[in-house]
Amino acid sequence: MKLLSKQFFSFDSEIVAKNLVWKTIQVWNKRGIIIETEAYKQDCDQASHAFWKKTTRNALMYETYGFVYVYLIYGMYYCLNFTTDKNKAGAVLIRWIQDIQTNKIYDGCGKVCNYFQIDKKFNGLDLQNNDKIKIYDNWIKIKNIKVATRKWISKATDKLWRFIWEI
DNA sequence: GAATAGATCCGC
DNA sequence: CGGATCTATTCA
Repeated sequence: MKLLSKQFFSFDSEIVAKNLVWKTIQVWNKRGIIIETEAYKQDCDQASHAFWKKTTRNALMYETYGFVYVYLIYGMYYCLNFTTDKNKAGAVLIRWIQDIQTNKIYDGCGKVCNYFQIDKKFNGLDLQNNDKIKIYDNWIKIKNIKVATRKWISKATDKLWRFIWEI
């Protein structure tokens, strides 16, 4: 399997989020298929961490693409993101994955991070250059990607930036 | 310094 | 539906 290129993450987060569905994610020695993603942008997206201005937390979104962005939400759950967009601050949130070995579904970014044992230490890792987490291309093309509004947010709820692989 | 909201999940 | 539980950011 081929590692996704740096360029893959250089586009608008909406594009990257859509393209990430059905890709293979490997963390430590566990492998899963990405089932659902959400895109977060800089412009016109009040739900994004990067909407207002650059801060210490969202700096990665501004400064990088193809890097891991992890943060703690509600004091108990980690959320796994990948930074995107060469020209703007952007990120893609990984919401669902399915384990390749067991076929178990982990539906929710807190559950995904719990399963993969992802914590704050993953923040800032370069997807091209680390031995903990990797995203591989998948040569099988799927057509039935469903587009929907994002979940669990209070702002910009009209944006159709959630992408789900549907059987 | 204090207050607040949050890209969540679980259990009642 | 409400609680858990913490931190980055905002407000005074």
